[in-house]
Amino acid sequence: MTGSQLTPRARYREQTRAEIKEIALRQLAEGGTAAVALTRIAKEVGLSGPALYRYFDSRDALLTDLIRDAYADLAAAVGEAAGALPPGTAPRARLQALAAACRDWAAAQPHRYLLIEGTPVPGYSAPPDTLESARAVLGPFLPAFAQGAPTAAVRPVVEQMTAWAAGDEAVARWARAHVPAGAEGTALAGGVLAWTHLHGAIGLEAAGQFTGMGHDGGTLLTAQFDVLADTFGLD
Amino acid sequence: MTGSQLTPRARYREQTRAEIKEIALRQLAEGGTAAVALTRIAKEVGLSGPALYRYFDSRDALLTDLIRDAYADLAAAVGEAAGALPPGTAPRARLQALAAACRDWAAAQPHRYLLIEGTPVPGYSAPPDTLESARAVLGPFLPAFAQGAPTAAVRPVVEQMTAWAAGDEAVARWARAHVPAGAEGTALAGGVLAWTHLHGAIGLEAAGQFTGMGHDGGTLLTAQFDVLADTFGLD
DNA sequence: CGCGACAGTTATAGACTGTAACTAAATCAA
DNA sequence: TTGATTTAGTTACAGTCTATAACTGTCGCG
Repeated sequence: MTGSQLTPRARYREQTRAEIKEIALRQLAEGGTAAVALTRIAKEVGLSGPALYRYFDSRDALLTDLIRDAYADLAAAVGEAAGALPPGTAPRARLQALAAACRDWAAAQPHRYLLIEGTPVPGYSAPPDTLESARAVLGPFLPAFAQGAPTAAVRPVVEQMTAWAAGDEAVARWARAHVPAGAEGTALAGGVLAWTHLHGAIGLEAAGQFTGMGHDGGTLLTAQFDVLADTFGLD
Repeated sequence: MTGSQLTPRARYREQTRAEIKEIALRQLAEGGTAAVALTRIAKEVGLSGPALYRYFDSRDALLTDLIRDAYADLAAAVGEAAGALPPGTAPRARLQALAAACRDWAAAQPHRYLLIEGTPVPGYSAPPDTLESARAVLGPFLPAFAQGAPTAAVRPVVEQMTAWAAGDEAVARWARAHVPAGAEGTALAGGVLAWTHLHGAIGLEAAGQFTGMGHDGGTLLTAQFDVLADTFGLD
């Protein structure tokens, strides 16, 4: 576990940080981002107001940490789902499994999902490791598209993605970590489409916009990824 | 215009309300929802703090009003786009035109779009006229799907939607206002899928998650709706 | 013309973020 | 072991914000 072989002080510090985050998550679940208040957290921890600033620079820093955690957690869930697949799993089944993993994660803790996809302030900070986490989430989807033969409808996207990979070395490297050379454009296009589908279906569901409608998010997401698999000609 | 034949007092009142909302929108655009502060609005209008409560019951009421406006505005944009289509427009072209109208609207004022799709608090209020507005936005999409022959991938969704329409009279009426009887399930399925696609593509773009990627949202959305049209076998 | 509704005011309470200045305790080096 | 230093924690305070209360003019209708 984390925290072993640390100086006792550091260990205690980490423990307190964890406790703070735990309470913050509860407040988040109860009342959304706006309900996360340092003063109330402090009271609950048994500390007095300003003491929390020893553990987090600001309220924003705390929220950023929660976002980071959530992203990493989601990425882990997807990675785990990918790892659990038998070696020869067909691309379509792979997509469905990964998509379901995303949805399950989000459905189990909507507030954390909303935190991830949540509206940044117009002057967006965009922490750079978020980008990395997004890639970690999306990466396992890429191999499923490697052998794809996209229909005409999505070909413009494939072209733009090919150009993107050609121009951005980091992206190209990332893509090539998941698919053989030459398939970058297709894989990235699949990835972006998968991302958009996930965001659309899961986001609406997490925000509760589907309540009262006669369907569950699972059916919708499955259908979307089935269509996506069809579009890329996957088995 | 609104405000004619009102008592002068009511007219003045409406004017002040409009001015307040205008400033609120500017604050929203500059710093997100969190930046909308009644006190600062009051200062800018030339009023003193509590006076604003004569015009809006609370900060939340103001934001709700902004949401309502934005929704209505978007619905109007879509409706206008639908009205501008030549009578015999093919379903696919209709979908593309309406989707583009949505995207254009959102791209021109991302903060307002984010306000609409924005994270509600976990104890969601869900103002009932929002539902109506959502239907107004989505309604014009429905006729395009009326003659669709969906592929196997989305058939589960069609079935759930058919069942929904069968169980919910209001929904059935709404659907039948746009498509002939018997096509409700298909149309509703198309509508939900369109909604999800719009939310996915536009939402990510409005939140700035596509910045730095080598594609523009338009290409992506067009591709998605082309695929959707393919899926429903539309011309 | 007079009275009631309404716009607006100041004062105030309460929640929250964040800083400053200070105290006590734990850690570490010599 | 001791003494300096870092670190956890404190209280006090400034500032912003929402919201209510109590009060004062003023508009406009009957």
